[in-house]
Amino acid sequence: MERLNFQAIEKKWQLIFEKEKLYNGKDAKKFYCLEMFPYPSGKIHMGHVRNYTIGDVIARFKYLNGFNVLHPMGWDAFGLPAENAARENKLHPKIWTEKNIAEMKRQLKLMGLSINWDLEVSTCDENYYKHQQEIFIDFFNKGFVKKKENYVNWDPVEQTVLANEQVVNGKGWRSGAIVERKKLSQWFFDITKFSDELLTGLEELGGWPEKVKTMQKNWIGKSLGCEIKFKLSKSEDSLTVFTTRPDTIFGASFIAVSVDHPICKKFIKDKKFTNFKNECLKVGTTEEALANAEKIGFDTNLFACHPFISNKKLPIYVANFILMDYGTGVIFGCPAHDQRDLDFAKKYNLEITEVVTDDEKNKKDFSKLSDAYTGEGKLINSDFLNGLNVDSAKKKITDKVEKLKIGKKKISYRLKDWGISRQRYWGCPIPMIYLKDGSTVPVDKSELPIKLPKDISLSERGNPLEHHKSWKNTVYKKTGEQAVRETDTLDTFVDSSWYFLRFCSPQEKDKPFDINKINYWMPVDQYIGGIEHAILHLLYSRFFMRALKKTNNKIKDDEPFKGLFTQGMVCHETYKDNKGKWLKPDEIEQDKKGNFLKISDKSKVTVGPSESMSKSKKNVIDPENMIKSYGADAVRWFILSDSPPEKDVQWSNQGVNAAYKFLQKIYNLNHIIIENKNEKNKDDRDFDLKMNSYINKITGLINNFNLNVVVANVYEIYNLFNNYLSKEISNVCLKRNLVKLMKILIPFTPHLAYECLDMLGVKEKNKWPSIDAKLIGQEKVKIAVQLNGKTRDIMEIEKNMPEKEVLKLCDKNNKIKDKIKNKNKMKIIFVTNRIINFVD
RNA sequence: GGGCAAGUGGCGGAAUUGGUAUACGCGCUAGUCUUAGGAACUAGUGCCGCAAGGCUUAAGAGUUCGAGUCUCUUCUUGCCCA
Repeated sequence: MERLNFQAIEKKWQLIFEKEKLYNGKDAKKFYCLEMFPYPSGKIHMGHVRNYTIGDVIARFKYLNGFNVLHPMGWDAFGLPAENAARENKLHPKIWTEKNIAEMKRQLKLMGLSINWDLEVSTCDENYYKHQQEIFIDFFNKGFVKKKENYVNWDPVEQTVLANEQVVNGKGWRSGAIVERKKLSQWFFDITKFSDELLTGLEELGGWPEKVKTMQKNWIGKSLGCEIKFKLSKSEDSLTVFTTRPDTIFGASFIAVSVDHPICKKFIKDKKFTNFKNECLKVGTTEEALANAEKIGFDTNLFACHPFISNKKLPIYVANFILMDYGTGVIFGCPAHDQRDLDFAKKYNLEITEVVTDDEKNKKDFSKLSDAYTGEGKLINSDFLNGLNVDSAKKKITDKVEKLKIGKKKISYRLKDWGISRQRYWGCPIPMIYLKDGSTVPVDKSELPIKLPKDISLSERGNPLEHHKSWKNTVYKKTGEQAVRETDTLDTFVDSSWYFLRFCSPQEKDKPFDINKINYWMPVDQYIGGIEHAILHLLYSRFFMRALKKTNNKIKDDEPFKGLFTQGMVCHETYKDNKGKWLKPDEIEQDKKGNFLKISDKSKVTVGPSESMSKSKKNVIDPENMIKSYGADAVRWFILSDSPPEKDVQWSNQGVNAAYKFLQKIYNLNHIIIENKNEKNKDDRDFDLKMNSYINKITGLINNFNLNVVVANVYEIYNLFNNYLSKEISNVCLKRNLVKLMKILIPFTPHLAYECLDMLGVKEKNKWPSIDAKLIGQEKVKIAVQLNGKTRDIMEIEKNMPEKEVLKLCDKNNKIKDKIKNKNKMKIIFVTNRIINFVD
């Protein structure tokens, strides 16, 4: 058997891949294939291998099919880990990041990807963030940026603001410290201005998974509600309530306002109130935290008048579960039909009136029930709404409120403005300065980029930029007056919200992008990455595209990503020793009985379930080790072979070994066929037909991302070759079809495929094998012969054989002929090419 | 609690509009071979049964000539939202 020296051929072809670009000439159609760029953490992991292998298959496949393919790669290079690492290793974040980039780039090249490295972009590069600052100023001038006081999740250990999703069970995701609520003046992108556009835009995204669209839809959270004014009982003032359940107004038993509502100013000197307010601050800002926190209230001793029940007075409470930035910061509490209101009413002994029921005969006693009723039903105890269902009651009461001019219909969104300020060093400086008169202005564009200072001290807590006096103090260019720089830097999600545009013209010096280039390449035809970015990154990018279009009317697209594919994670079993410590996969072995043992002392190992690879559980496999042992092609082949790309895949050493063995066999098959001298050709046509239909099938499978099924079909093709080698098949036919097989393999195992095509003397390699549509109709098919729906035999027949002829064959068929003698009395169901069923 | 997705051999998983269930791979069993290798090759491998044959896609029901696929009920798991 001929042995494949994969180390030699991979090196050889990688040098060629680096020079080659996936262009097919001026007239070819474009295809922008993009994988989510990595954070340069130090080394690539199996998740990257999977992501970039899938992307490479698509990019190469499209190239072979005649497209001009843009397939770039870059680095999401700003972020907190660099600062943490810098503190630990006394290495400047920039140096640490650059070192990691160089290492990961070297590793990615070992995979044989078709990346065009000329387009490489790094977000921490001044040439990148300069343009980001420019975009920020453009957004500012358009009114898409604002500064406001806001509660933030404050991590007291990291001394920084956390995003909601960085708060896990009330604790900081990295530090584990209990998160506090703190009011800070922060920069925001006005993403809520685009709420409706971002929602309706989802409808155009046919190339996105439904799941992701649903997640975004829920995140934006459009709800139709109603604002209603409640007059205070002892003054002319009123409170405006927002509710999505106006139909339950007759069940209202109290009013609850947010601690930040202006009405609370009255109590600012009341010690009880300030204590209460401090209690509220201990709860995080997530909806989950608010829902789980104990509901507490502060009784204002004020009352509001019910707008439809005369003389009914509702007590007004300040409550910890009401947020100022949702609706109006005031609600009416209807305890029977809202869980939080019910919890609250029970605690403060408030009235509970049932107004919606699904069982009119039996009244519910909510004071004894733990759950509020939020379902469908008929209105009761509700005056003019009685007897209506929820939807028509909502409509009727809203109309009534509008007619009486005490309120109006109101659409509300769950989506909040995007807070972009981070109290960190390693990020893009916000190009704003504060003047002595208290005004805040953008720096002059000619001063860009506002570079990060290099000489910083990371030993102090908090933001190094805050401590850097010579950087912080500056001059306003227009007037020459003293000014102070903004020391917050931008959220790294800003960096990744436009990098796909920069890739279209990364060398552009004066502008963020060349408009002609982006109008040629955009939108991204296929974006590939992890499901964890389903909401924020993708939503922010969609916002950016729209906001940019408003600052530059030459941009034609609204949506950045036409197609989206979210791949699953790479998992591995977990191992623990007898002391409960995690063990790495290479620290254990299996004895002859199959028991897992620790290599060092032969002690027993507990095998845990397969979980996503993570450093903390030590169940990681190093891609570079695998590439060294089995070759990049085998690693790529395996990671595609075992599971559908959208699902989790289980890494297995047996699996990658099988991939390695298979590629050896493919290589050997090339040698066998090159040496084959057979001239008989009786079976040639049959082989051509089968191969043609496989190519047709595989082409469809790739377009649908069924890459694991492609692998299975390639195994079948290999088995087919092996089968036909002992038949009457000519060497010409074998070679002709082997070339096709090798071309199919280019996207999957490019080194091996190109090497074999070289061996076969193929000059024009970069062309996907063509499919002869006419031949597909000429194959023999297998038809099932059934008796009463049970399969008795399978016959191979000519395609599209009519019923009469199939019946003739059945009469001759030993397995069925005796049973269908009286077939004239039987019902016969015939489906061309599929089935013939005789029914008694 | 609500929404969505899924449940197929020992394992990963295939299966156009309802039309051959278990493709392909791993593992396992037996054998062959000797360049003793990370081998290769041959045969077998859903379950029960000596066999004929019967049973089988989480469980149960329904529609149909025919259901892994459609409908209903129940159970389990995963994800998202609360």
